[in-house]
Amino acid sequence: MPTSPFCTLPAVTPNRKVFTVRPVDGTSSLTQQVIDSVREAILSGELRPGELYSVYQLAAQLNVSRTPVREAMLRLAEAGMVRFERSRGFRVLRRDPREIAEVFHLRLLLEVPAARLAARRAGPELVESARAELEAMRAAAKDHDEPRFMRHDRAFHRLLLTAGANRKLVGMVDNLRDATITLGASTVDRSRSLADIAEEHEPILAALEARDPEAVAGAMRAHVSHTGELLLAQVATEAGVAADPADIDLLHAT
Amino acid sequence: MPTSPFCTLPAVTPNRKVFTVRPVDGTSSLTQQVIDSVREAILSGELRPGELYSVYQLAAQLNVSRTPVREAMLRLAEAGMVRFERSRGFRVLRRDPREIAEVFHLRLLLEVPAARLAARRAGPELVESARAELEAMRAAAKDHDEPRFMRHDRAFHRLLLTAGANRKLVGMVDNLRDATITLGASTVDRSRSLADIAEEHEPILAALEARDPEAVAGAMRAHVSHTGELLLAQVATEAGVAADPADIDLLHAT
DNA sequence: GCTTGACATGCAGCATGCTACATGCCACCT
DNA sequence: AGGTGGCATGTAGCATGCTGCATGTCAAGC
Repeated sequence: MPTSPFCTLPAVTPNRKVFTVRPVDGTSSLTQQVIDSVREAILSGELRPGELYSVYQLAAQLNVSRTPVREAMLRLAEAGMVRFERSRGFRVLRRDPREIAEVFHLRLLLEVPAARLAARRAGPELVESARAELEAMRAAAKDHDEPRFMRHDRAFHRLLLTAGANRKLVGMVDNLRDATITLGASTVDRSRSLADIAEEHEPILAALEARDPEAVAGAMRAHVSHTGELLLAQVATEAGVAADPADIDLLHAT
Repeated sequence: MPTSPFCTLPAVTPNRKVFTVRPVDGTSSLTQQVIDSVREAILSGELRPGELYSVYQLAAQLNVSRTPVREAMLRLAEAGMVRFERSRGFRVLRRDPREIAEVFHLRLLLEVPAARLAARRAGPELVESARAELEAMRAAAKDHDEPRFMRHDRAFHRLLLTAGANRKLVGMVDNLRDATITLGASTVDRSRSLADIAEEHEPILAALEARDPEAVAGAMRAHVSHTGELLLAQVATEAGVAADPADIDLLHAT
């Protein structure tokens, strides 16, 4: 028996009226929908860490067959959000501050050199695009439109990454950003406002315009590192403890 | 119609005598077996890049049902080895030198700082284990036992990574190493012998024993960078062209 | 000959039936 | 009462049937 007999998860488009196969008809595949739905459910607390769930149960709740649910959970398991336990079901894993520290450590290792590289190769059009994104961030901040802000924030970072000319790296950082979101961690309106975050990007852009790779790297390091610190402190506070010094170390390790 | 009506892939354990489900009985899951099998088939050239294949066809050849094959291909698609094309099948992607450059660029960005961190935190037991792995590599080199050599090579690097204290990083580098193998790229016996490779690790270990983090980082950089250069040159030669300077740049970018 | 449209072919994605297995529970024995 | 074995329950993993879609092909019309 499920924990709750009828907790309606974020709700995948109800199918099953007709045989319904629509791999591409506007919406994405069922598997992808289930992934998104479960992600949200974990964030919203509807699926609780430590609890056992089953593919059967989830499929019933989402009103889809077990196959897409199974595939979705396998992918989430690969991403480390969930762990299958033989013949018992799967368990939503508990996220800990260490994980945040690790994610930001990795982002430092990848984004800082990528930013430096980008600065070396930067043409005027890169600078221009980056400025456009920053302006868009400021506008979104003024409107308190967090989703739009996040889109442009990501776009800004992605521009620098792409200019660094390593496609695999771009994909990895994208995954790391996803992981952060999935960790349920946002500094917005707790540690700092959207406007604050936007302004943290100004030094990066300024250094980029000055064609100073070391300055760009330094500014990027400061920004990412700062975000990581805030997040770490915030999560630790929520857990009612001080942040582990070892985790903080990771954010300053070269 | 398949390319060849009866090309026997590396051969997943033939099931289907009885209903057979053995998720854990000694061997791994069918999905995992299919993944391994397809990887090998791509390496051996049995599955050719550019060619279209289908889940149906592969399932028949491997003598398993479509489900595990489908799951396997989805995971390989995620890893970028293969791409699904709507209603047509999936295509084995062509690997290019750029990809090798990107993988080694990433390994530099991750392994060098991790090695530095490891050196800072190194206790005597780390040094001891590392030396043991290096000795095992030398022994395997003497026996010309490449698989055993590779195991210890990987173990050596993994020791340093683990000491760097970022679990996510360890996993990422592991994936990058897998990617290298999957690229079909090995410098063994073409650019250098097993013994040569083993000796490249000596400076790293020496610096580790001297507790000199910068020297460890430098030695690691030299080793990974050197491997990348050889691989790049080798692949380029096979393709009959000189290596792209931009790719070489990536291996020296800070 | 060239264009165009119906049909055949083959595909991925989803639904669902089935088996072996792990675990918890309860009755039965000591 | 406490310990133990058998059984009910629920699970993941695999097999397989089914549908709608994309593309290639071939024939009919221009």
